[in-house]
Amino acid sequence: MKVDIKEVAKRSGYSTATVSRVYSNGEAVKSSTKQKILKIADELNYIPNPIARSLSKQSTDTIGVILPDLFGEFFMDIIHGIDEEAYKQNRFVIVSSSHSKRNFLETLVEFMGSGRVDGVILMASQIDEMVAKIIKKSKRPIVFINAGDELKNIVNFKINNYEGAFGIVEHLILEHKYKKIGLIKGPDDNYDAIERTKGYYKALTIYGHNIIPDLILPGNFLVEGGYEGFKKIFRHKQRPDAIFIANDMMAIGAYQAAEEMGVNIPGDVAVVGFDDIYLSQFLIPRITTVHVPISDLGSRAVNYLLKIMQSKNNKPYVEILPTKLVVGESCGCKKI
Amino acid sequence: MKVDIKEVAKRSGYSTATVSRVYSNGEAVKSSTKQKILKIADELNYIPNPIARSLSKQSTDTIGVILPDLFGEFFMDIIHGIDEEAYKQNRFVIVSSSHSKRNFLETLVEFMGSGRVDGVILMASQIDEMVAKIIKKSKRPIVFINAGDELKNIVNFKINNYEGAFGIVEHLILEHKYKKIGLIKGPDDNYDAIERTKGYYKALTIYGHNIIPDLILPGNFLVEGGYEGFKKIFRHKQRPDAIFIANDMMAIGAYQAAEEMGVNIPGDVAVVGFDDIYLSQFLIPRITTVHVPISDLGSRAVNYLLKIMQSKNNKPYVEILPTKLVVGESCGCKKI
DNA sequence: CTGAAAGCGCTAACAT
DNA sequence: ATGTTAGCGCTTTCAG
Repeated sequence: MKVDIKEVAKRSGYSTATVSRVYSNGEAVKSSTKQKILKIADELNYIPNPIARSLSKQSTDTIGVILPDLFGEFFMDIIHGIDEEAYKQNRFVIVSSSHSKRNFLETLVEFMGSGRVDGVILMASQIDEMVAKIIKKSKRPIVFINAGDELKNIVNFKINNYEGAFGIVEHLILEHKYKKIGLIKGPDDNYDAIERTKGYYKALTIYGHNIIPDLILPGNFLVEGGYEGFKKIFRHKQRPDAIFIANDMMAIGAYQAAEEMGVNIPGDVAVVGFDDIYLSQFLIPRITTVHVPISDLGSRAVNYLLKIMQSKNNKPYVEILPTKLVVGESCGCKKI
Repeated sequence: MKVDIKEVAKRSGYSTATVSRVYSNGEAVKSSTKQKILKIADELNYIPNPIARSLSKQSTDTIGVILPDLFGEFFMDIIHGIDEEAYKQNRFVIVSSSHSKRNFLETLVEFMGSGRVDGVILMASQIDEMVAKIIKKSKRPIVFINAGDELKNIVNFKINNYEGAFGIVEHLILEHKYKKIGLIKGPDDNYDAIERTKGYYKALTIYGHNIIPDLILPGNFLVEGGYEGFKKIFRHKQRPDAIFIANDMMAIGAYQAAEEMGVNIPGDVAVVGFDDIYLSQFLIPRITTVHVPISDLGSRAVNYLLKIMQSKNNKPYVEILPTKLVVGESCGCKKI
């Protein structure tokens, strides 16, 4: 049996307007009538239809989230942060991972151009003009996560990869006096990776170290990349006394390679990573790495998005969340 | 500027009905008029409003997914499977993790009782009568993931934990002739855990092994649980020659404990796990475990849900996905 | 504090 | 093949 607002109105003897007011927030309804209506509604098992409400109010209480292909604990953390904050603020979350470029754009258009969501959170590996155009046309607010500098005048929440990388390399230099510090990089087209590389260069430069090209190897952020990078870096006459590996996933590969090669960490070579992923705590020796507040990234993005929606503020805004050095023993520090 | 179906109709010289038909699937529209309308629509940047469409069609092209507190790679995989299948079938996915019991029920009511989604996928640690009642009242189809046997006559997709556990313990018995096989269990109120324990008992029983209570320890599916369980199991005079650890997470803890205690795996004691989580491949020695098709669980659930929605079929259905033994060296098998 | 009625933007009979 | 029109279920002026 269909039970809509009319039914409740009829049975309670009030108008639909009054029933509606009962379910809207601070509307003026006499407390006694409110009770009556609520009672009837409960008996009838009435729940306001959110779609009808959305159509009428022109807002859906829903935010759209677009992520790169959903995988790994990074995305888990992001979703976790987003979901948590959205729940606190009584919003629903539609997630979509971009399985392909085409799908990505379609989804973006759908979210930005239609009434399905009130706002969107977008994390994409690369933002091109196509995206820029879509966004320009749209009336929905959007906040980016970890976007690079391609787009100007956007709202963007990101991680301070640069500082994090600088800090951990600085640690190797200042605390341990390592002279020959190698680097296994991330993908060349990855914004995070690029920033981390910059931080590495900066630290070496500032402290007067030479850049030794033989000690700088390409990588891919995957376990295998770290494995191969680690093996390769020892093939040169120049041997590193420490290696900054651009993420923990690759560091795991490096640990494996070290084990196979009989290389002791940190005895023969110090190793540090980046990300402080969950697995990292199980590496022996405990890896020195950079903690990245991923979950925060999600929750703050949601929080800010909702703020924009309320205030209709449209100003560009960038927030760069700080990272934190996590000291283990892989860098040569002693266990305490 | 607001651009709705009326606007497109007016500018193209056709009625809203015809414009609507252009956007509905196989409706009869002359190809030439379709082109004209599409052209105008494109110029105007028109996108049909999905909310209005939903209200009119009484369906949203969206499915709701409720998961236990979002965490760990298990949930990542589930979401991945769900998202992928939903995308293929042109559906949107609203996710909600149940941060609390109250939130869980609220969300369930919202999804089941209102028009926000067309169907729901539910995974919950425990299904009580409250849940049963909500579901009974609702008209939306629902499919469960990994539900226990509390509810009868539901659609349920689950993992064959029982067989998986039986198989891996059988492997220890048949291939390795271990006599004293210990168990570190999962939480007592966890359905998966219970099934795995059953499989363990069954294997011992069938092959005429004695159940040795000292070798059966409680656990919690967390790293720490495995760590402590492993240490504890060696405190008894009865020493196991093999241990079945009810999930890989705990196995990681056990590896750590073994390292600290100077216990060699599998030399001093064989160890096997369950789940085949991503991390497992990095354990040395490679752990023997049971692969669980989690992502499939998600995609099949979605697929079946959509099937139900189309056919309006309402029959109970249970699908139990098989697991697969993954042989490493931790059980005593040789590397090949 | 409550009611009447005009939408919100689209779909789906029913006509033509 | 296309147009007319009555909803879909709720919100929100505008009156009273």
